[in-house]
Amino acid sequence: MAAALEEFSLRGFEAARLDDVAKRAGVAKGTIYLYFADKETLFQELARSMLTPLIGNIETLAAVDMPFPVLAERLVAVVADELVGSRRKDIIRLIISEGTRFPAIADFYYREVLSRVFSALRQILQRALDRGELRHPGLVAFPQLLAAPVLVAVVWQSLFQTHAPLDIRAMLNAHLDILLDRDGGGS
Amino acid sequence: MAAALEEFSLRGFEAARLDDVAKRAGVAKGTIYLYFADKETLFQELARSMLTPLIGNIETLAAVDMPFPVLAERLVAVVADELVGSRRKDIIRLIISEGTRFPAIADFYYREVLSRVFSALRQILQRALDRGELRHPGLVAFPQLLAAPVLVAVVWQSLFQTHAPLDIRAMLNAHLDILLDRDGGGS
Amino acid sequence: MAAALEEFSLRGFEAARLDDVAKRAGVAKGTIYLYFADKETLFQELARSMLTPLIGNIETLAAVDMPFPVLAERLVAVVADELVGSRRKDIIRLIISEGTRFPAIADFYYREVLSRVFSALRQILQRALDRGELRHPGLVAFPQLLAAPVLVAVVWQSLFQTHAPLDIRAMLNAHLDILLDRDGGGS
Amino acid sequence: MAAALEEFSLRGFEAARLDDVAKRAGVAKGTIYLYFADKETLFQELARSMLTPLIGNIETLAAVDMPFPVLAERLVAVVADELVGSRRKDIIRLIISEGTRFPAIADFYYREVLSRVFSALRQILQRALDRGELRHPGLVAFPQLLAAPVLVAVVWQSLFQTHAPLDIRAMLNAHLDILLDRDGGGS
DNA sequence: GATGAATGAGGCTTCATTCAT
DNA sequence: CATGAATGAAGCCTCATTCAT
Repeated sequence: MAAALEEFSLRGFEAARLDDVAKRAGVAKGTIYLYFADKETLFQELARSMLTPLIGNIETLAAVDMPFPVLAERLVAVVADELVGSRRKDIIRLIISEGTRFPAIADFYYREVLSRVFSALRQILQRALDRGELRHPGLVAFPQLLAAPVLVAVVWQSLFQTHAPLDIRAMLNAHLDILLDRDGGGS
Repeated sequence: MAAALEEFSLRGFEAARLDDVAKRAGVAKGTIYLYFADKETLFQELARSMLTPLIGNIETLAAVDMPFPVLAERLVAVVADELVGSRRKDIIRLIISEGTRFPAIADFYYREVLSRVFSALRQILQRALDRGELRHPGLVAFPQLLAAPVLVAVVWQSLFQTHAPLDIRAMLNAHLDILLDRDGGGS
Repeated sequence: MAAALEEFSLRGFEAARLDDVAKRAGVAKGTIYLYFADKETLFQELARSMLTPLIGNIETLAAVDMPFPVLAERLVAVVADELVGSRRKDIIRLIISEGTRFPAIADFYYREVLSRVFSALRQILQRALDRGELRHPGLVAFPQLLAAPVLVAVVWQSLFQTHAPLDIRAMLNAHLDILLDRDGGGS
Repeated sequence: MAAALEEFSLRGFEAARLDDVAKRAGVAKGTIYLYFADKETLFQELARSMLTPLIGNIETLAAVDMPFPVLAERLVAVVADELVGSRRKDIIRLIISEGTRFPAIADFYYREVLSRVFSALRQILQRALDRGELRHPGLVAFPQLLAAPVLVAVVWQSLFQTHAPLDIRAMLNAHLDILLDRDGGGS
């Protein structure tokens, strides 16, 4: 029934209709209530189940020891493909949208995703700093700065891609160029 | 009636009830319809009226000629105070939330806000690059990278500030340190 | 303000909006209430005032002495021009529409219009019968039969003229041909 | 749910409240929407379902070969019983009332009812004319003249029957007397 | 007198939830 | 277990009516 994520990410929590969720899932409306107490519960379970798998991936990256530039390239690839290029970006948008109304979701997301991701990133960044692969200590204090363009990518992809196409991969690489002090091509 | 922004940012577009908006505004429900054709129009007008002044600020900053580091500091200050520190951040979140369902809103936002802001930023960045105040040409191609931490700030402030307080100002300054290749402090 | 008859005949009692009535009359909405207690009163006064002028004309018809065929031709001409071809047909339709909900209107219409019209017609028909200008005594008992095609004309003109144009005048003449036992053409 | 015809014919389309329709039908308001898209559709379906059977009757009468006087008597009987003497007369009145505001209804009525009925009548009348059972060719050109007293009957029954009882059957027979050139009584 | 902004009851419609089958 | 017809609360919106100016 998790394929009813479609409806929530397409329309948001309030606007999603359980009728459509049921139709898309190929079951009757009543069936949903055999598995979920109500619409809100369904939403929370859904968010939980979608986000849990993400976490593992990222933490394993922190564990592997490799030069930061290589690691960073991999992160860009993973993020571009598995997040911005997938339905998962919609989950992110959903959390931004509904987080204030469902604090439990924001809680869960912070606890199970963000804090772990940022902790992994911090490790990675600290190691890179120690090795002299990185010049900016500010990144360790604010790993959000490493992730910020990803958020931009997620939002842009969802809202403005048709108005003004943005080359997500190129943008993320440009970001790496800045952080790694590469000149981004030319000279 | 812009004080009905409260309801929208509190509950989202769909969940906000015009009854509550009216109550909060101290008028009758019907009165709203004397000034706005419908709920959607109210939302659009609200977004318009909240964001328009901000654009002005940013565009005038682009016009003034001053060293990039100084300008950047001012931008940080304006953004931190007038956007992240104000009700305007909720408008941003609302647009992220509802933009896919109300393309007119995403349209408007792109046309009236983003394209103008990014065009101003591009000018600023190009000038800084020409003067040698900036080392990263990638920023001109992707002014989104300059703005990305602002988006992080907006979202964080709304969703996670209570869980994990984030010093927005410090983060934005750290970002500037990176872009300007300052070392972010003492040594 | 009787020019607000437009709205009632255009949309019916319920659907007519006093806003539009006022706009069309070039006055403010509130002004209507200086002259009429409420929408219902306005409607009743309107119907009354539109129907009253009709009454006088009719009775003079019975008084004039002329051959029935001539009189009948005149009646056709008057009806076609002054009723079916004018805004008055809408009054008829309004009475049909709202008569059951406003018995006072049906009452008034029967008393002041129909009963007098039919009484005049009865006299005319009786005289024609006595003179041998007419073969059908049934018409005296049911003057409605003389008037029936007029009702058809009114309704057709309002509802179906665009689908299937009907030559009203020709139809009414064909009716006379039948009643007067003319053959409607040939010999 | 066709028993909700009561409400429409009692109050007209606009004034009828779906609440009352539901109450009278003994269902909840929402149930109506399981079967009809909206109020207008309900009205259209109602008109359709009430009138369709009547058309069949009349068309089958046209198919059967019998002397015109006999056929005409039967038509009078059918119309008096199944139309003027039934709830169907209210549907006719409703169509007259609402036809200008809902062209779809006038369309439907013309297409599915009037054009078929008049086409059948035209056949019948032509046949009668050919056989010398009828003297008036004008009726073939304007079958409306045959039907006109029915419209009078419908309207009279609805609006004036209490003021001035009209013997519908007698009137329709008097009409036949005229058309068939019978003397309608004594000698 | 005239205005028209404001009101708020009331209607149509939606949709989460229930429950008899 | 599953269904889906039925429910009815609740929301958006309209518009007759009022009343301070």
